[in-house]
Amino acid sequence: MDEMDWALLRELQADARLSYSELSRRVHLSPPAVAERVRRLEETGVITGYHAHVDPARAGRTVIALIRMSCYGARCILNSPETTAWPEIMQIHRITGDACSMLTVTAGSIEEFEAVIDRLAPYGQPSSTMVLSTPLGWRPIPPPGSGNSEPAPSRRRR
Amino acid sequence: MDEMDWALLRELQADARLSYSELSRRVHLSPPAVAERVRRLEETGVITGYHAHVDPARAGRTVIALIRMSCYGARCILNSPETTAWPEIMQIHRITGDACSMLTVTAGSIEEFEAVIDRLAPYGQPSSTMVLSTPLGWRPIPPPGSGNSEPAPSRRRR
DNA sequence: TGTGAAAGTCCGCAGTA
DNA sequence: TACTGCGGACTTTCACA
Repeated sequence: MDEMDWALLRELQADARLSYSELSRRVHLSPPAVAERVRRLEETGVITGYHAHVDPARAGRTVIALIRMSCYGARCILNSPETTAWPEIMQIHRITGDACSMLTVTAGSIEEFEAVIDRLAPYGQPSSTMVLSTPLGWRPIPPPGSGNSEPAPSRRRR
Repeated sequence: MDEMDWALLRELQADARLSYSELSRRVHLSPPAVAERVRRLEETGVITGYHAHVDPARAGRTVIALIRMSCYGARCILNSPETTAWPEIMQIHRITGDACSMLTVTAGSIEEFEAVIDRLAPYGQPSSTMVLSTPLGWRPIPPPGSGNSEPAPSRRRR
């Protein structure tokens, strides 16, 4: 993972459809060299995939919610692989705290959303929060060291 | 948004780097027709972008957290556009409930994460939950009607 | 909206520094 | 690991239905 790899990651995170030739121009490397490096980033699992992002609202998914699941012991949603196939469940995070997981769910209507809740209920207690808007939906991962190293204003603790 | 558009969305969500020729083979349409439809999906905002997905851990972001922000009145993080440029903040959702927003944050270390918390504190009270793992990190949006219409087991309410 | 043909570009595979 | 060169495939544009 040298600087060249990070340059390729930066470009491909911003636009996954860039051709190898265009990439080669942007990072100042020959096309075959670019292709080889990208192939290795894929094989080593740094790049997990290339995805077109779709606006949920324009795709008919107007209802978006975050759901904390407090599961009933072993009957945890994390032990129930079938739930990862439900099309309404967009993300599942296993988390610390009194809940065991946090889901991101989208639905086409409140009725459909209600049905998802009902389908989730056997696994545990779902606690829903509606998403009103998403000011920031996605962000590329920058190379380390480009971190926001400004001094924190005052380190207030409470 | 006919069936053909959904077929293209399905393919491009699964692999954003497919060529127009390959797409044309999969949906049984000529390459120029595919290009034209994809261009319109982009222009109408259905497709918001094409992004390479990067494994945060392999990119040095080993710490992932969800942070609920309870902001101090007008000094809300939602009114502070500068925060959307912080590289550690991956997502910002405005939500219902007693908190005003939910952030997804990644950091390279606990120290860096602590610094993010400190930097967030002036905007409001941050409440952090660590992400232990992400069994489902992303899912394509399928066409409507492909919904999981199995009967909810019992509609249990509580 | 869709197709078909032409020009320019790009990709993948060699061989080599 | 990276560069050059070549054959074949691809993208793009245009005229036209």
